[in-house]
Amino acid sequence: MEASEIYKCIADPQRLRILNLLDGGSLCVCHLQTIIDIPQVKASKQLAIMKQIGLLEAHRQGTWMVYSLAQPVHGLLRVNLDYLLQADCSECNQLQRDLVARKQLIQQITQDSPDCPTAVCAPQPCC
Amino acid sequence: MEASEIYKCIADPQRLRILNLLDGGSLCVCHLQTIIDIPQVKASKQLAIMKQIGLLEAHRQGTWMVYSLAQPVHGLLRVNLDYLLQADCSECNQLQRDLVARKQLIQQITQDSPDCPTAVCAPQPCC
DNA sequence: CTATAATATACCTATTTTAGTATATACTGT
DNA sequence: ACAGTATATACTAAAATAGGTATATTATAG
Repeated sequence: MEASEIYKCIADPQRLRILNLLDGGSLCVCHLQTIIDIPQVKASKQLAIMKQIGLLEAHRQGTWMVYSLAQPVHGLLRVNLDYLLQADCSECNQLQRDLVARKQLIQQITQDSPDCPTAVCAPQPCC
Repeated sequence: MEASEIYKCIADPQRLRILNLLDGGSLCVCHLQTIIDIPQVKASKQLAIMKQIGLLEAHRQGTWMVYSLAQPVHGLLRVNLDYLLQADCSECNQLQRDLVARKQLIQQITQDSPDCPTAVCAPQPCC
């Protein structure tokens, strides 16, 4: 994986937000859509781009596609996510807010259906 | 300066090479041209882009324009240059080779005209 | 004032990226 | 087999980026 490919990914704020969110754990497309507030097509395309270059992995769970960061996380991505989360800039703050939103969304999901706790994207009741 | 602006800069291999070279100290356009082997227009444009967003500074010295990294170097850029120099990938190796080429070029310049040692772009004999 | 060197800008074209709409696919429940 | 949900892909128009040629600018040397 070329460094410039990774940079092109994180140069797009939406893609960066997705990567940051997935760094906290797998999420399905609909959750990403919800948190970032983008149309379905856009989310799907961005995910496809990053999966293509090997930054993301996906597996199907029922009708959901669950995306996650390809492991081990590429060092270059690691370094940048870590940096941005401790820095102070508008985009960085957004990343932090996203993690909060992520936590809230998951709490809400697990409350609504206590039977799908760890796997955010367990079948059915979650979305 | 937005993070995404910086990423867009370093997502371009040529711009990344320029930033890496300048991290070693100021250089004038012609030296960058020589080391990276790009046409004058291209060099000038790339430099203009990065100066525009505040990543680079420039001052004139005779007919030369001497470019340098804006100080203090932005943390995000710092982190990435440091990472890439110690990593092992095709683009990273290129950055290392560039630093060698830089050193050689400067040696050659200072040999040809021992009167312009520290300032790589001292007037006249250097280019 | 003229010629020349180094660099910047204008302008045009080709290419790539983005964004949106519509449609297709994959799976689930009935 | 049918309807519905989640996601992906095709297609198209618009916007941004890159690359090249020609020309302009700035400064120096004679």
